[in-house]
Amino acid sequence: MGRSRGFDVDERLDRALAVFWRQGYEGTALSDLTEAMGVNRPSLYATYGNKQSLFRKAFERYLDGPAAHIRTAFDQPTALAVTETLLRGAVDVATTPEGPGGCLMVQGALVTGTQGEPVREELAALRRAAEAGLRERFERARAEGDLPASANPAALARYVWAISYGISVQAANGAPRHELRAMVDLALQAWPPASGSSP
Amino acid sequence: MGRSRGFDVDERLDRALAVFWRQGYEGTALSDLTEAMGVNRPSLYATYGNKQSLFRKAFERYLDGPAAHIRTAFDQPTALAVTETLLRGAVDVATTPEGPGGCLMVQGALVTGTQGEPVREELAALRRAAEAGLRERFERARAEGDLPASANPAALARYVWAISYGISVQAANGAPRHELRAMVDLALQAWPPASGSSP
DNA sequence: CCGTTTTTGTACCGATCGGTATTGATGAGG
DNA sequence: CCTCATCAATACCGATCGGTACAAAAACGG
Repeated sequence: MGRSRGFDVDERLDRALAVFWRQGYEGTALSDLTEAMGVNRPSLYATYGNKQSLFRKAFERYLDGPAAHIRTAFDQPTALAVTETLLRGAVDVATTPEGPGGCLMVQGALVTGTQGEPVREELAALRRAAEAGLRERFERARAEGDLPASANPAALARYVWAISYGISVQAANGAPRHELRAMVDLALQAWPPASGSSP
Repeated sequence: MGRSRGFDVDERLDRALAVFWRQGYEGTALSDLTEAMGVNRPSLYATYGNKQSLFRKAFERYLDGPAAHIRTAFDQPTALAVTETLLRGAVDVATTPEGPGGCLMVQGALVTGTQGEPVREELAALRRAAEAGLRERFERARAEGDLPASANPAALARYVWAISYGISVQAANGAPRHELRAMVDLALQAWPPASGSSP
């Protein structure tokens, strides 16, 4: 009972996501959010909690929407398919016309002052978890014979994520989609990079 | 004539660099700088100019010191040596014990609000210029027969920088030096990735 | 030793930061 | 139609932001 909300929670959350995506957590002011969302400050707090809480909700929505490839990649049948999904998905999300260029998991809070520190640490932990997940996936692939026994799953996972992060930074530089696609093709052509012996 | 300065300009600039490196441009407050540098605010302004100007000076010092490999890499005799210098140098600077993990060219201002926008654009332009420089270096290498005629210098340059950026992000995640070295070895083992035909 | 120039320290500037108290408008349930 | 819970809007909170005015202190040239 009582008065009903005058806006759609998820739709306005998408607008908040767009602002965080473009400006990062620390670079986004409350006034930026209220203006972009069309939601007054007290309504924003009542609906989404404080700035940190709002960011978390927007980030969840990011993982469920634009960056869904991150979660689905691990289910691909082969290590190559996993890698392809991850890298091609990274290019698509980092160069999507709706987005500002780049990936929120990287740009959201790569470095911060004291105020944004919890968010920075949260995102860093998420990236570490994603790297660990990929390493485990590659370990499984090696056990299944999908990757050669000489493969180094940990190094391979770091390698794939490094390229993914690099795509995000380059998209922030304004790199066009087709050039990043060509770069990914290049990286995939040498798959899997042998890793038994070191030079 | 007149009273002489009570501190060493370059030494205090190094301390400013450390703060910008750890917290980024926008995440760094004037009070953080004055505290870390041991220089009062008016002296800071008289010596280095405003916050933007101080960042620029600190960044110059970064390029001349910790990140000197970026400038020297291009002078290496072969494309492989250029790439090795770039990537191994990136690992070293991103995991240097004095630094906070990562590269200032990436972390300094990857995304910003309106206040940090000029610095963000400046760093982005610098990264674009560095990518263009590497592409030209690879074009020369191809002309000299150092790279196969089928090589794609532009994609190759993006690829190398992507890994370099990825190193920076992973160092910010806390990745240890030896693991990043193993990852670079992995990437270099497939050098040069063939790029004539696309799948 | 003195006068001048520069540096230093304190104290302050308006603007903006994230966050909230309060009041008036609104609409669902009875 | 009335009641009451909920939402919306203005206005405000202390703290901090980047940047500066001003006066005391210090060290150079003479």
